[in-house]
Amino acid sequence: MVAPEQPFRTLTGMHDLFDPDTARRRALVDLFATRAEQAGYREVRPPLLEELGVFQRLGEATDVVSKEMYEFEDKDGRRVALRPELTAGVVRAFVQHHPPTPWKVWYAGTSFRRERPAKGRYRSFDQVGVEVLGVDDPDLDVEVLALAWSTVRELGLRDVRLVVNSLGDGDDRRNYTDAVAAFLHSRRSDLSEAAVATSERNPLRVLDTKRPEDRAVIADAPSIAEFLSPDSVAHLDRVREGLRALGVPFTEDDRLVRGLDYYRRTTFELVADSLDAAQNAVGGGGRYDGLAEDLGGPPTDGIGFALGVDRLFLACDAEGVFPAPEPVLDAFVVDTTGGGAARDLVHELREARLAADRRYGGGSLRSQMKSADRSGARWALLVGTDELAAGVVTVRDLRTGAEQETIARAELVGALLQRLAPTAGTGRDGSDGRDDEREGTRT
RNA sequence: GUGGCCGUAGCUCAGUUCGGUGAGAGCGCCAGGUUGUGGCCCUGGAGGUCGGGGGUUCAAAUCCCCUCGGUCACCCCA
Repeated sequence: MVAPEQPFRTLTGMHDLFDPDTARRRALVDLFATRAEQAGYREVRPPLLEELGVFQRLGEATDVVSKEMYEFEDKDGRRVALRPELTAGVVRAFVQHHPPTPWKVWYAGTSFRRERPAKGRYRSFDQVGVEVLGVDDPDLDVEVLALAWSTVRELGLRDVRLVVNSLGDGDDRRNYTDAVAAFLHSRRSDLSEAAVATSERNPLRVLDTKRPEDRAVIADAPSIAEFLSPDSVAHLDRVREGLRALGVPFTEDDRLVRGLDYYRRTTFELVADSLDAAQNAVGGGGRYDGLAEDLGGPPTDGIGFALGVDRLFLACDAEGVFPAPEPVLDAFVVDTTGGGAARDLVHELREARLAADRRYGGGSLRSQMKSADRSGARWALLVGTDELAAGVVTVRDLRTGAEQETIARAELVGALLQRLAPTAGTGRDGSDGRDDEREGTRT
Protein backbone atom coordinates (compact mmCIF):
# COMPACT_ATOMS: atom_id res chain seq x y z
CA MET A 1 0.00 0.00 0.00
CA VAL A 2 1.42 3.31 -1.05
CA ALA A 3 0.46 6.39 0.90
CA PRO A 4 -1.87 8.66 -1.09
CA GLU A 5 -0.39 11.77 -2.66
CA GLN A 6 -2.78 13.76 -0.55
CA PRO A 7 -4.56 12.59 2.60
CA PHE A 8 -7.85 10.87 2.00
CA ARG A 9 -10.93 12.97 2.43
CA THR A 10 -14.65 12.65 2.05
CA LEU A 11 -16.09 12.35 -1.43
CA THR A 12 -17.62 15.39 -3.05
CA GLY A 13 -20.93 16.25 -1.51
CA MET A 14 -20.45 13.98 1.49
CA HIS A 15 -19.70 15.17 4.97
CA ASP A 16 -18.56 13.86 8.30
CA LEU A 17 -20.92 14.79 11.08
CA PHE A 18 -19.69 15.62 14.56
CA ASP A 19 -21.08 16.26 17.94
CA PRO A 20 -23.47 19.16 17.97
CA ASP A 21 -24.86 18.10 14.61
CA THR A 22 -25.08 14.43 15.43
CA ALA A 23 -26.81 15.15 18.72
CA ARG A 24 -29.28 17.43 17.02
CA ARG A 25 -29.99 14.88 14.37
CA ARG A 26 -30.60 12.22 16.95
CA ALA A 27 -32.92 14.54 18.82
CA LEU A 28 -34.93 15.06 15.66
CA VAL A 29 -35.20 11.36 14.98
CA ASP A 30 -36.23 10.71 18.58
CA LEU A 31 -38.91 13.36 18.31
CA PHE A 32 -40.17 12.05 15.02
CA ALA A 33 -40.07 8.41 16.08
CA THR A 34 -42.02 9.19 19.22
CA ARG A 35 -44.75 10.95 17.28
CA ALA A 36 -44.95 8.29 14.61
CA GLU A 37 -45.09 5.42 17.07
CA GLN A 38 -47.80 7.17 19.04
CA ALA A 39 -49.76 7.22 15.81
CA GLY A 40 -49.33 3.51 15.28
CA TYR A 41 -46.35 3.50 12.92
CA ARG A 42 -43.50 1.04 13.34
CA GLU A 43 -39.96 1.43 12.13
CA VAL A 44 -38.84 -0.03 8.83
CA ARG A 45 -35.29 -0.21 7.52
CA PRO A 46 -34.92 -1.26 3.94
CA PRO A 47 -31.36 -1.73 2.68
CA LEU A 48 -29.36 1.12 1.23
CA LEU A 49 -28.63 -0.93 -1.85
CA GLU A 50 -31.32 -2.33 -4.12
CA GLU A 51 -31.69 -3.76 -7.54
CA LEU A 52 -31.66 -0.88 -9.98
CA GLY A 53 -35.15 -1.66 -11.27
CA VAL A 54 -36.70 -0.82 -7.91
CA PHE A 55 -35.78 2.80 -8.42
CA GLN A 56 -36.41 3.06 -12.11
CA ARG A 57 -40.11 3.16 -11.27
CA LEU A 58 -39.56 6.68 -9.95
CA GLY A 59 -39.74 7.78 -13.56
CA GLU A 60 -37.37 7.21 -16.44
CA ALA A 61 -37.73 10.82 -17.42
CA THR A 62 -36.65 12.17 -14.07
CA ASP A 63 -33.09 13.26 -13.51
CA VAL A 64 -33.04 11.25 -10.33
CA VAL A 65 -33.29 8.09 -12.37
CA SER A 66 -31.64 9.13 -15.59
CA LYS A 67 -28.43 10.58 -14.23
CA GLU A 68 -28.29 11.05 -10.49
CA MET A 69 -28.20 7.51 -9.22
CA TYR A 70 -25.19 5.80 -7.81
CA GLU A 71 -25.62 2.66 -9.85
CA PHE A 72 -23.11 0.01 -10.69
CA GLU A 73 -22.71 -3.61 -11.52
CA ASP A 74 -22.35 -5.97 -8.61
CA LYS A 75 -19.78 -8.74 -8.77
CA ASP A 76 -22.65 -11.02 -9.65
CA GLY A 77 -23.26 -8.96 -12.74
CA ARG A 78 -26.46 -7.52 -11.36
CA ARG A 79 -27.33 -3.86 -11.79
CA VAL A 80 -27.71 -2.30 -8.36
CA ALA A 81 -28.05 1.22 -6.99
CA LEU A 82 -27.78 3.12 -3.75
CA ARG A 83 -31.25 4.31 -2.90
CA PRO A 84 -32.00 7.88 -4.04
CA GLU A 85 -35.00 8.00 -1.69
CA LEU A 86 -36.79 5.57 0.61
CA THR A 87 -40.31 5.17 -0.68
CA ALA A 88 -39.46 2.77 -3.50
CA GLY A 89 -37.53 0.46 -1.19
CA VAL A 90 -40.27 0.49 1.43
CA VAL A 91 -42.89 -0.38 -1.16
CA ARG A 92 -40.63 -3.11 -2.53
CA ALA A 93 -40.42 -4.50 1.00
CA PHE A 94 -44.20 -4.43 1.20
CA VAL A 95 -44.51 -6.30 -2.05
CA GLN A 96 -41.89 -8.84 -1.03
CA HIS A 97 -43.21 -9.62 2.46
CA HIS A 98 -46.92 -8.80 2.04
CA PRO A 99 -47.50 -7.72 5.63
CA PRO A 100 -51.09 -7.28 6.79
CA THR A 101 -52.62 -3.99 5.77
CA PRO A 102 -52.87 -1.27 6.69
CA TRP A 103 -49.10 -1.27 6.92
CA LYS A 104 -47.94 1.87 8.71
CA VAL A 105 -44.22 2.41 8.92
CA TRP A 106 -41.76 5.20 9.68
CA TYR A 107 -38.12 5.48 8.79
CA ALA A 108 -35.03 7.56 9.29
CA GLY A 109 -32.20 7.02 6.94
CA THR A 110 -29.71 8.14 4.37
CA SER A 111 -30.12 8.25 0.63
CA PHE A 112 -27.76 9.18 -2.17
CA ARG A 113 -28.00 11.24 -5.31
CA ARG A 114 -25.08 12.12 -7.48
CA GLU A 115 -25.99 15.74 -8.05
CA ARG A 116 -23.83 18.79 -7.95
CA PRO A 117 -23.93 19.77 -4.29
CA ALA A 118 -25.54 23.04 -3.31
CA LYS A 119 -26.80 24.60 -0.16
CA GLY A 120 -29.18 22.22 1.58
CA ARG A 121 -28.57 19.54 -1.00
CA TYR A 122 -25.83 16.99 -0.69
CA ARG A 123 -24.98 13.71 -2.31
CA SER A 124 -25.59 11.92 0.92
CA PHE A 125 -28.64 13.19 2.72
CA ASP A 126 -30.92 12.10 5.49
CA GLN A 127 -34.67 11.96 5.69
CA VAL A 128 -37.30 10.95 8.16
CA GLY A 129 -40.68 9.91 6.90
CA VAL A 130 -43.62 7.54 6.92
CA GLU A 131 -45.42 5.33 4.44
CA VAL A 132 -48.82 3.66 4.66
CA LEU A 133 -49.91 0.92 2.30
CA GLY A 134 -53.32 -0.56 1.76
CA VAL A 135 -55.63 2.31 2.69
CA ASP A 136 -57.67 4.36 0.26
CA ASP A 137 -59.50 6.46 2.85
CA PRO A 138 -58.86 10.20 2.48
CA ASP A 139 -58.94 10.47 6.25
CA LEU A 140 -55.61 8.67 6.17
CA ASP A 141 -54.28 11.42 3.94
CA VAL A 142 -55.34 13.80 6.66
CA GLU A 143 -53.53 11.77 9.31
CA VAL A 144 -50.35 11.69 7.28
CA LEU A 145 -50.38 15.38 6.45
CA ALA A 146 -51.14 16.21 10.06
CA LEU A 147 -48.20 14.12 11.23
CA ALA A 148 -45.85 15.98 8.91
CA TRP A 149 -47.29 19.28 10.02
CA SER A 150 -47.12 18.46 13.72
CA THR A 151 -43.52 17.37 13.43
CA VAL A 152 -42.49 20.63 11.88
CA ARG A 153 -44.44 22.57 14.48
CA GLU A 154 -42.93 20.63 17.35
CA LEU A 155 -39.48 21.53 16.11
CA GLY A 156 -40.54 25.11 16.74
CA LEU A 157 -40.80 26.16 13.11
CA ARG A 158 -43.44 28.80 12.48
CA ASP A 159 -42.54 30.19 9.09
CA VAL A 160 -43.55 27.04 7.25
CA ARG A 161 -46.54 26.47 4.98
CA LEU A 162 -48.32 23.30 4.02
CA VAL A 163 -49.16 23.35 0.33
CA VAL A 164 -51.62 20.80 -1.02
CA ASN A 165 -52.71 19.70 -4.46
CA SER A 166 -54.22 16.71 -6.20
CA LEU A 167 -52.85 15.17 -9.37
CA GLY A 168 -55.91 13.01 -9.81
CA ASP A 169 -55.94 9.28 -10.34
CA GLY A 170 -53.95 7.59 -13.06
CA ASP A 171 -56.35 8.53 -15.84
CA ASP A 172 -56.76 12.08 -14.61
CA ARG A 173 -53.03 12.51 -14.43
CA ARG A 174 -52.52 11.11 -17.92
CA ASN A 175 -55.19 13.34 -19.41
CA TYR A 176 -53.83 16.35 -17.65
CA THR A 177 -50.28 15.58 -18.70
CA ASP A 178 -51.42 15.36 -22.32
CA ALA A 179 -53.25 18.66 -22.00
CA VAL A 180 -50.22 20.36 -20.48
CA ALA A 181 -47.96 18.91 -23.16
CA ALA A 182 -50.29 20.22 -25.85
CA PHE A 183 -50.43 23.60 -24.21
CA LEU A 184 -46.66 23.85 -23.87
CA HIS A 185 -46.25 22.79 -27.45
CA SER A 186 -48.59 25.53 -28.60
CA ARG A 187 -46.60 28.09 -26.65
CA ARG A 188 -43.14 26.71 -27.20
CA SER A 189 -41.94 29.84 -28.94
CA ASP A 190 -42.57 31.76 -25.72
CA LEU A 191 -40.72 29.27 -23.54
CA SER A 192 -37.05 29.12 -22.68
CA GLU A 193 -34.98 26.53 -24.43
CA ALA A 194 -34.61 24.57 -21.22
CA ALA A 195 -38.34 24.59 -20.61
CA VAL A 196 -39.03 23.30 -24.10
CA ALA A 197 -36.59 20.46 -23.53
CA THR A 198 -38.20 19.61 -20.23
CA SER A 199 -41.68 19.77 -21.73
CA GLU A 200 -40.78 17.07 -24.19
CA ARG A 201 -39.79 14.49 -21.66
CA ASN A 202 -41.70 15.51 -18.54
CA PRO A 203 -44.34 18.19 -19.22
CA LEU A 204 -45.60 18.50 -15.66
CA ARG A 205 -42.15 19.45 -14.44
CA VAL A 206 -42.35 22.68 -16.37
CA LEU A 207 -45.23 23.80 -14.19
CA ASP A 208 -43.09 24.54 -11.20
CA THR A 209 -40.23 26.18 -13.01
CA LYS A 210 -38.65 29.09 -11.23
CA ARG A 211 -37.71 30.97 -14.37
CA PRO A 212 -39.71 34.20 -14.53
CA GLU A 213 -40.19 34.22 -18.31
CA ASP A 214 -41.57 30.70 -18.19
CA ARG A 215 -43.75 31.45 -15.23
CA ALA A 216 -45.62 34.00 -17.29
CA VAL A 217 -46.49 31.33 -19.84
CA ILE A 218 -47.34 28.78 -17.19
CA ALA A 219 -49.91 31.11 -15.74
CA ASP A 220 -52.11 30.35 -18.75
CA ALA A 221 -51.65 26.59 -18.56
CA PRO A 222 -54.68 24.40 -17.86
CA SER A 223 -55.31 23.60 -14.23
CA ILE A 224 -55.46 20.08 -12.89
CA ALA A 225 -58.76 21.04 -11.32
CA GLU A 226 -60.42 20.81 -14.71
CA PHE A 227 -59.29 17.23 -15.15
CA LEU A 228 -60.14 15.65 -11.84
CA SER A 229 -62.70 12.87 -11.94
CA PRO A 230 -65.68 13.06 -9.57
CA ASP A 231 -63.98 10.50 -7.32
CA SER A 232 -60.76 12.47 -7.21
CA VAL A 233 -62.68 15.63 -6.41
CA ALA A 234 -64.52 13.88 -3.60
CA HIS A 235 -61.25 12.58 -2.21
CA LEU A 236 -59.68 16.00 -2.24
CA ASP A 237 -62.76 17.56 -0.68
CA ARG A 238 -62.61 15.11 2.18
CA VAL A 239 -58.92 15.87 2.72
CA ARG A 240 -59.64 19.58 2.84
CA GLU A 241 -62.46 19.00 5.26
CA GLY A 242 -60.29 16.87 7.50
CA LEU A 243 -57.42 19.32 7.62
CA ARG A 244 -59.83 22.10 8.55
CA ALA A 245 -61.40 19.94 11.23
CA LEU A 246 -57.96 19.31 12.72
CA GLY A 247 -56.95 22.94 12.51
CA VAL A 248 -54.06 22.20 10.17
CA PRO A 249 -53.61 25.29 8.04
CA PHE A 250 -52.85 24.76 4.37
CA THR A 251 -52.92 26.46 1.04
CA GLU A 252 -53.64 24.91 -2.33
CA ASP A 253 -51.51 25.20 -5.42
CA ASP A 254 -52.63 23.53 -8.61
CA ARG A 255 -49.11 23.88 -9.99
CA LEU A 256 -47.61 21.66 -7.31
CA VAL A 257 -46.58 18.56 -9.23
CA ARG A 258 -43.50 17.19 -7.51
CA GLY A 259 -40.67 15.42 -9.16
CA LEU A 260 -41.34 11.73 -9.16
CA ASP A 261 -43.67 9.96 -11.53
CA TYR A 262 -45.40 7.75 -9.03
CA TYR A 263 -47.51 10.43 -7.36
CA ARG A 264 -51.29 10.24 -7.66
CA ARG A 265 -54.11 12.24 -6.12
CA THR A 266 -53.03 13.99 -2.94
CA THR A 267 -49.61 15.64 -3.11
CA PHE A 268 -48.15 18.14 -0.72
CA GLU A 269 -45.06 20.03 0.31
CA LEU A 270 -43.85 21.83 3.38
CA VAL A 271 -42.33 25.11 2.33
CA ALA A 272 -40.09 27.11 4.63
CA ASP A 273 -40.41 30.78 3.78
CA SER A 274 -37.39 31.55 5.89
CA LEU A 275 -35.23 29.91 3.22
CA ASP A 276 -34.40 30.87 -0.35
CA ALA A 277 -36.64 29.37 -2.97
CA ALA A 278 -33.82 27.12 -4.13
CA GLN A 279 -34.03 25.02 -1.00
CA ASN A 280 -37.27 26.02 0.69
CA ALA A 281 -39.01 22.66 0.34
CA VAL A 282 -38.23 21.00 3.64
CA GLY A 283 -40.44 18.04 3.01
CA GLY A 284 -43.15 16.61 0.85
CA GLY A 285 -45.06 13.58 -0.14
CA GLY A 286 -48.31 12.27 -1.43
CA ARG A 287 -50.18 9.26 -2.70
CA TYR A 288 -48.62 6.68 -4.97
CA ASP A 289 -51.49 4.32 -5.56
CA GLY A 290 -49.91 2.52 -8.48
CA LEU A 291 -46.41 2.02 -7.17
CA ALA A 292 -46.85 -1.36 -5.52
CA GLU A 293 -48.26 -2.73 -8.74
CA ASP A 294 -45.38 -1.24 -10.70
CA LEU A 295 -43.01 -3.15 -8.45
CA GLY A 296 -44.71 -6.44 -9.13
CA GLY A 297 -47.21 -6.51 -6.31
CA PRO A 298 -50.97 -6.36 -6.11
CA PRO A 299 -52.71 -3.03 -6.76
CA THR A 300 -52.30 -1.25 -3.44
CA ASP A 301 -52.99 2.27 -2.36
CA GLY A 302 -50.11 4.05 -0.74
CA ILE A 303 -49.21 7.40 0.77
CA GLY A 304 -46.24 8.86 2.56
CA PHE A 305 -43.95 11.78 3.08
CA ALA A 306 -40.37 12.54 3.87
CA LEU A 307 -38.77 15.45 5.63
CA GLY A 308 -35.29 16.50 4.64
CA VAL A 309 -33.14 16.72 7.73
CA ASP A 310 -30.55 19.08 6.28
CA ARG A 311 -33.17 21.51 5.04
CA LEU A 312 -35.21 21.20 8.18
CA PHE A 313 -32.16 22.29 10.14
CA LEU A 314 -31.46 25.14 7.75
CA ALA A 315 -34.97 26.33 8.50
CA CYS A 316 -34.48 25.80 12.23
CA ASP A 317 -31.31 27.87 12.09
CA ALA A 318 -33.10 30.60 10.17
CA GLU A 319 -35.78 30.74 12.86
CA GLY A 320 -33.44 30.14 15.76
CA VAL A 321 -35.26 27.05 17.01
CA PHE A 322 -34.43 23.45 17.88
CA PRO A 323 -30.80 23.86 18.89
CA ALA A 324 -28.61 20.85 19.47
CA PRO A 325 -29.10 19.42 22.94
CA GLU A 326 -26.27 20.05 25.38
CA PRO A 327 -24.41 17.00 26.56
CA VAL A 328 -24.91 16.29 30.22
CA LEU A 329 -22.07 15.34 32.49
CA ASP A 330 -22.72 14.97 36.17
CA ALA A 331 -19.25 14.61 37.53
CA PHE A 332 -15.65 15.09 36.54
CA VAL A 333 -13.14 13.30 38.70
CA VAL A 334 -9.92 15.06 39.56
CA ASP A 335 -7.26 12.82 40.97
CA THR A 336 -3.78 13.98 41.95
CA THR A 337 -2.79 10.75 43.63
CA GLY A 338 -1.75 8.83 40.58
CA GLY A 339 -4.96 8.04 38.77
CA GLY A 340 -6.08 4.91 40.54
CA ALA A 341 -8.76 6.71 42.47
CA ALA A 342 -10.12 8.32 39.31
CA ARG A 343 -10.08 4.99 37.50
CA ASP A 344 -12.18 3.33 40.20
CA LEU A 345 -14.48 6.21 41.01
CA VAL A 346 -15.43 6.98 37.43
CA HIS A 347 -16.35 3.36 36.88
CA GLU A 348 -18.42 3.24 40.02
CA LEU A 349 -20.27 6.41 39.05
CA ARG A 350 -21.03 5.09 35.61
CA GLU A 351 -22.27 1.79 36.94
CA ALA A 352 -24.67 3.83 39.04
CA ARG A 353 -25.86 5.53 35.83
CA LEU A 354 -24.22 8.83 36.54
CA ALA A 355 -22.50 10.59 33.67
CA ALA A 356 -18.88 10.83 34.65
CA ASP A 357 -15.60 11.57 33.00
CA ARG A 358 -12.01 12.28 33.95
CA ARG A 359 -8.74 13.23 32.40
CA TYR A 360 -5.95 10.87 31.56
CA GLY A 361 -2.27 11.49 31.85
CA GLY A 362 -2.35 13.17 35.23
CA GLY A 363 -1.50 16.83 35.37
CA SER A 364 -1.57 19.40 38.12
CA LEU A 365 -4.67 20.00 40.16
CA ARG A 366 -5.07 23.27 38.39
CA SER A 367 -4.90 21.79 34.94
CA GLN A 368 -7.27 19.00 35.87
CA MET A 369 -9.69 21.58 37.23
CA LYS A 370 -9.56 23.35 33.89
CA SER A 371 -10.49 20.12 32.21
CA ALA A 372 -13.33 19.70 34.66
CA ASP A 373 -14.55 23.18 33.84
CA ARG A 374 -14.46 22.62 30.13
CA SER A 375 -16.24 19.32 30.43
CA GLY A 376 -19.38 21.10 31.50
CA ALA A 377 -19.75 18.77 34.46
CA ARG A 378 -21.90 19.81 37.35
CA TRP A 379 -19.46 18.65 39.99
CA ALA A 380 -15.75 18.26 40.28
CA LEU A 381 -14.90 15.37 42.55
CA LEU A 382 -11.46 15.92 44.02
CA VAL A 383 -9.27 13.19 45.31
CA GLY A 384 -5.89 14.33 46.63
CA THR A 385 -3.56 12.80 49.12
CA ASP A 386 -5.54 14.23 52.04
CA GLU A 387 -8.83 12.80 50.76
CA LEU A 388 -7.27 9.49 49.97
CA ALA A 389 -5.86 9.20 53.46
CA ALA A 390 -9.16 10.23 55.06
CA GLY A 391 -11.35 8.09 52.81
CA VAL A 392 -13.33 11.06 51.56
CA VAL A 393 -13.93 13.01 48.39
CA THR A 394 -14.17 16.78 48.05
CA VAL A 395 -17.23 17.76 46.01
CA ARG A 396 -17.19 21.12 44.32
CA ASP A 397 -20.19 22.47 42.46
CA LEU A 398 -18.79 23.97 39.29
CA ARG A 399 -21.94 25.81 38.36
CA THR A 400 -22.57 27.71 41.55
CA GLY A 401 -19.02 28.01 42.77
CA ALA A 402 -20.45 27.62 46.24
CA GLU A 403 -18.70 26.13 49.23
CA GLN A 404 -17.33 22.74 48.53
CA GLU A 405 -18.04 19.88 50.83
CA THR A 406 -16.44 16.69 51.96
CA ILE A 407 -18.28 13.43 51.59
CA ALA A 408 -17.17 10.00 52.69
CA ARG A 409 -16.05 7.98 49.72
CA ALA A 410 -18.38 5.12 50.64
CA GLU A 411 -21.41 7.39 50.62
CA LEU A 412 -20.47 9.51 47.63
CA VAL A 413 -22.45 7.86 44.87
CA GLY A 414 -25.58 7.66 46.96
CA ALA A 415 -25.27 11.30 47.93
CA LEU A 416 -24.87 12.44 44.34
CA LEU A 417 -27.81 10.35 43.16
CA GLN A 418 -29.94 11.88 45.87
CA ARG A 419 -28.96 15.33 44.78
CA LEU A 420 -30.01 14.58 41.22
CA ALA A 421 -33.27 12.95 42.22
CA PRO A 422 -35.54 15.98 41.85
CA THR A 423 -34.63 16.30 38.20
CA ALA A 424 -33.96 12.66 37.51
CA GLY A 425 -35.41 11.33 34.35
CA THR A 426 -35.03 14.51 32.40
CA GLY A 427 -32.47 14.99 29.77
CA ARG A 428 -30.55 11.91 30.69
CA ASP A 429 -30.52 9.06 28.33
CA GLY A 430 -28.62 5.99 29.09
CA SER A 431 -29.87 3.92 26.26
CA ASP A 432 -29.40 4.24 22.71
CA GLY A 433 -27.58 2.87 20.01
CA ARG A 434 -28.89 4.26 16.85
CA ASP A 435 -26.48 2.63 14.66
CA ASP A 436 -24.94 2.61 11.32
CA GLU A 437 -27.06 4.81 9.18
CA ARG A 438 -27.78 8.31 10.11
CA GLU A 439 -31.08 9.91 9.74
CA GLY A 440 -32.53 12.12 7.28
CA THR A 441 -34.00 14.45 4.29
CA ARG A 442 -36.20 15.01 1.34
CA THR A 443 -38.72 13.12 -0.60
C1' G B 1 -23.46 19.23 -16.71
C1' U B 2 -22.57 25.22 -16.98
C1' G B 3 -20.80 29.62 -14.50
C1' G B 4 -19.02 32.98 -10.30
C1' C B 5 -16.20 33.20 -5.84
C1' C B 6 -12.75 30.79 -2.54
C1' G B 7 -8.53 27.21 -0.68
C1' U B 8 -2.51 30.37 4.42
C1' A B 9 -1.96 27.02 12.00
C1' G B 10 -7.19 22.64 14.91
C1' C B 11 -10.99 26.99 13.86
C1' U B 12 -11.97 32.18 11.80
C1' C B 13 -8.98 34.96 8.86
C1' A B 14 -4.87 39.01 7.50
C1' G B 15 -0.81 38.94 4.03
C1' U B 16 -1.68 38.06 -2.72
C1' U B 17 -3.14 44.47 -5.92
C1' C B 18 2.80 46.79 -7.54
C1' G B 19 6.97 38.84 -6.41
C1' G B 20 12.05 40.11 -2.22
C1' U B 21 13.08 41.96 5.05
C1' G B 22 13.09 35.35 9.86
C1' A B 23 4.86 33.09 7.28
C1' G B 24 1.32 36.43 11.01
C1' A B 25 -3.25 37.61 14.34
C1' G B 26 -7.44 36.20 17.24
C1' C B 27 -9.69 31.96 19.25
C1' G B 28 -8.55 27.02 20.76
C1' C B 29 -4.70 23.74 22.81
C1' C B 30 -0.33 22.92 26.41
C1' A B 31 2.49 24.92 30.54
C1' G B 32 3.50 28.54 34.19
C1' G B 33 2.09 32.93 37.29
C1' U B 34 -1.32 30.50 42.06
C1' U B 35 4.13 23.59 44.52
C1' G B 36 -4.46 21.47 46.84
C1' U B 37 -8.63 24.17 43.31
C1' G B 38 -11.94 25.79 37.21
C1' G B 39 -14.19 30.36 34.96
C1' C B 40 -11.23 36.42 34.60
C1' C B 41 -6.28 38.32 33.83
C1' C B 42 -0.92 37.98 32.62
C1' U B 43 3.45 35.30 30.56
C1' G B 44 5.55 31.58 27.68
C1' G B 45 5.12 27.34 24.33
C1' A B 46 3.65 23.73 20.74
C1' G B 47 1.33 23.70 16.07
C1' G B 48 1.87 25.43 8.96
C1' U B 49 3.33 20.32 2.51
C1' C B 50 0.69 28.81 2.27
C1' G B 51 -4.74 22.43 -1.31
C1' G B 52 -1.51 19.52 -5.03
C1' G B 53 1.66 19.44 -9.54
C1' G B 54 4.23 22.04 -13.19
C1' G B 55 6.10 26.74 -15.18
C1' U B 56 8.25 31.95 -15.22
C1' U B 57 12.12 34.29 -12.11
C1' C B 58 18.26 35.60 -8.98
C1' A B 59 13.79 35.15 -5.78
C1' A B 60 6.77 32.76 -5.72
C1' A B 61 1.75 32.28 -0.32
C1' U B 62 2.03 36.40 -4.08
C1' C B 63 2.50 35.85 -11.47
C1' C B 64 0.97 31.81 -15.42
C1' C B 65 -1.00 26.78 -16.65
C1' C B 66 -3.08 22.26 -15.05
C1' U B 67 -5.38 19.66 -11.23
C1' C B 68 -8.02 18.48 -6.64
C1' G B 69 -11.39 20.37 -3.17
C1' G B 70 -15.00 23.83 -1.01
C1' U B 71 -19.00 27.16 -1.71
C1' C B 72 -22.93 29.66 -4.22
C1' A B 73 -26.08 30.13 -8.45
C1' C B 74 -28.18 27.74 -12.83
C1' C B 75 -29.96 22.97 -14.56
C1' C B 76 -32.46 19.63 -11.66
C1' C B 77 -34.52 18.08 -7.27
C1' A B 78 -36.88 18.71 -3.02
